[in-house]
Amino acid sequence: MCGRFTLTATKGTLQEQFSLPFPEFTPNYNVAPSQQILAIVSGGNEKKAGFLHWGLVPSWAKDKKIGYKMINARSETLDEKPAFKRLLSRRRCLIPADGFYEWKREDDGKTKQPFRITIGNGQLFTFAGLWDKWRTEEEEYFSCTIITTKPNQLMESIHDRMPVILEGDDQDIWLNKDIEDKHILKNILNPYDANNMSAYPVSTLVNNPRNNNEACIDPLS
DNA sequence: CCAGACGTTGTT
DNA sequence: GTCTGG
DNA sequence: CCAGACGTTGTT
DNA sequence: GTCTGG
Repeated sequence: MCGRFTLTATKGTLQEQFSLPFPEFTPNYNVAPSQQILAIVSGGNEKKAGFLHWGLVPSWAKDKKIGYKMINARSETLDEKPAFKRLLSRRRCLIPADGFYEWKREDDGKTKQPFRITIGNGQLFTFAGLWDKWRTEEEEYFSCTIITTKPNQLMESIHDRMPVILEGDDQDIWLNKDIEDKHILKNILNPYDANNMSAYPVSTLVNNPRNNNEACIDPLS
């Protein structure tokens, strides 16, 4: 699955890469569920970048707390689940990142070793996500979830799920509002190429979501 | 018809 | 909101 | 994902 | 154990 990631790039890099204005943000070495994360959505005829709370709160939810359980959505069943089905056609988003963490359960069955996974030369990439808007008389709450898939050859040694990563044309398809065919959309939700991905162990400092500094991404010696 | 669920992961 | 179960 | 809390009453 | 918070 995907329950933690990094976005250490600067606002300038993001703006250049996506040709979009981005709001101010600080580099984050330990992005955790419930936090506000940067996302790109299709607004009107244009793309738009802004913050969404990580942990999907469907529009019909009675209580925001459901979001703590909805940090991921399985790509295989996206078009069947009531919480996600309706979002697949009209509420897709991309979530920029430059690494993500997965915890590997050691053979003793108790301890877990965190790994950081990166793409290419540590370059920026995007997760495929879905978003929704929840509102009461007092507030509006925008939230999102990250889509997962089965692991590629590299990831299966660490965990049995991995986030869906989109690049190039697939990013355009995902944000194209004219495309609503679920077969076309589901067809791009695949495990990323293991040959362009690397994983390295990191300190358990990353376990605590309050730790947010370069030590989180330092390779374990 | 109304009531009630709506999710993923990991662990047992 | 939308679907499943009774 | 992991960390950390998990409770009520009465008094200050 | 289970739920909330980050």
